[in-house]
Amino acid sequence: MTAGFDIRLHDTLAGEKRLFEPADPERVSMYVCGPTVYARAHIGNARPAVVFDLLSRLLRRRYGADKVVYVRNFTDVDDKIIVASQETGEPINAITKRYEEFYVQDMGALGVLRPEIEPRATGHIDDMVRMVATLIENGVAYHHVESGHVLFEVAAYAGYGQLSRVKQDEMIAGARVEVAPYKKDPADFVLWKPSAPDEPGWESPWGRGRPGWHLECSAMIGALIGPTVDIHGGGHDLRFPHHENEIAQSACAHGGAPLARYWMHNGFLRMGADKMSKSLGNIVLTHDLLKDWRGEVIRWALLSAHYRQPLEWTDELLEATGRSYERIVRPLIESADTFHDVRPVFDDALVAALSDDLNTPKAFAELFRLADRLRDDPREETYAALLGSAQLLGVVGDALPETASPRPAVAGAEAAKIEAALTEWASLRAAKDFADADALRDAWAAKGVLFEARKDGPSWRRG
RNA sequence: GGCCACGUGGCGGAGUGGUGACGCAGCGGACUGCAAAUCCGUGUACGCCGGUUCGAUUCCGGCCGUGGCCUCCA
Repeated sequence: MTAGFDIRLHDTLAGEKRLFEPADPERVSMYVCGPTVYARAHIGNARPAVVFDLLSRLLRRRYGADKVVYVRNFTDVDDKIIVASQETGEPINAITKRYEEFYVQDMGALGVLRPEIEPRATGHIDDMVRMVATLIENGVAYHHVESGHVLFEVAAYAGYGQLSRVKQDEMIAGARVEVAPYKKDPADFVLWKPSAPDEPGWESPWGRGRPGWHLECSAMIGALIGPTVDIHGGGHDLRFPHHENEIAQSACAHGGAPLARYWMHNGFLRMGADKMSKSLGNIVLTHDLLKDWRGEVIRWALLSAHYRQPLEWTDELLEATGRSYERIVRPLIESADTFHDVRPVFDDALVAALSDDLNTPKAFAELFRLADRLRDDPREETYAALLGSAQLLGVVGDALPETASPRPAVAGAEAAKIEAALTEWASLRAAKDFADADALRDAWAAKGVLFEARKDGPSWRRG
């Protein structure tokens, strides 16, 4: 398929699916709220990373790889980080640097490509200070001198509440927030807060302090993309108050220009009946999952439900996805010799499914359809479509894996032991010593290594 | 309490005004020393109650249920 196909996206602000039209097809922009770097990413954190990675791939396909600017930030100034530093005694920049690297590593294992720009909040303090000054000038923010806070005055922005569909009076009535004494109104939120001497801080017209969380994204979008970004994404929980506040700040700082043309929010992962949370102790780290499953399998599992739907995260899901992975990757590997010079192509039906608000379940169905077609009629064009589709979805990297196993490759030493046992198993079977052969097979099966007598010789896999 | 989303077969999960994808599991068969893998075949579903319609799972209304947000949170 050549460029020119339509992409439709569900816009949270409009509350409906809309035809995607970037302001400038030569520079298509997307901003996604990234991680606060003080802990390793759990699997719930990985969902938006994977979902918007897929969208960025689709956008590059549609508008050209060099026409897309995808920005995903690192929040490296935050009270949670300060607390972590105080508890461990480790310097803040050491903490943020380490978890930033972990994040890139973990997400990379899930096939998440690096965005074009990955700004750090601390790299844009000047932009934030300027934005606060502008907001004060424009009469929508105020400096509470005694406390050193600068606050955004929600009542000054008539459009407040559009994204979350909350009327201001109702919001205040339902709020369970204790009202800080420096606020004119309970709904007002912090743009700039004072820092104690032992806290990170920057000089500003309002004294030494640091930015409020909501301000960071607005300032970075303004500095790196401009007043209006085409797509702004993030988790559904960010819709209020984070994104609502971003909208208000940016509009008021940019003469009313809307912050984003399209708002996208991914649904949550659930652990059984519960949400994943530290207090429940049911956090599943991406890093730990990667010990048992290939990143591609985890990615596939995350994409197995539509991105706006809640997704229940279970072992069964991973096991089922592992089998699906084998079904697609095995034929690719087995036909690789036959079609060794084939260049991957994009499959129309698959691209159409993804273009319809990232309908990944439908896209995976198409993947199976292609695999079946390849089996029934092994043609080069089908192979190319299957390979290209798997790559677009990110369940296969640029290079095919060694085996179709959904488990990670084992280390050299263990692999050598397994190979030796496998050879012995094959000779026992050849000698029709089935009792010993079965005993050997069972022994390895107990360790999670399954021996198989395939037509092309004995092989093994993790199970 | 307010707002939002959602209720499809054993499970996951698309889709549609009129013969209900796809995957996993199950079952039967082929293959196999036995398995595994693979292949062939196979079934029960649209929360409840009304309305619109020749006809609704699909549109409208109500109800029930579930989840999320309203507070740091992907």
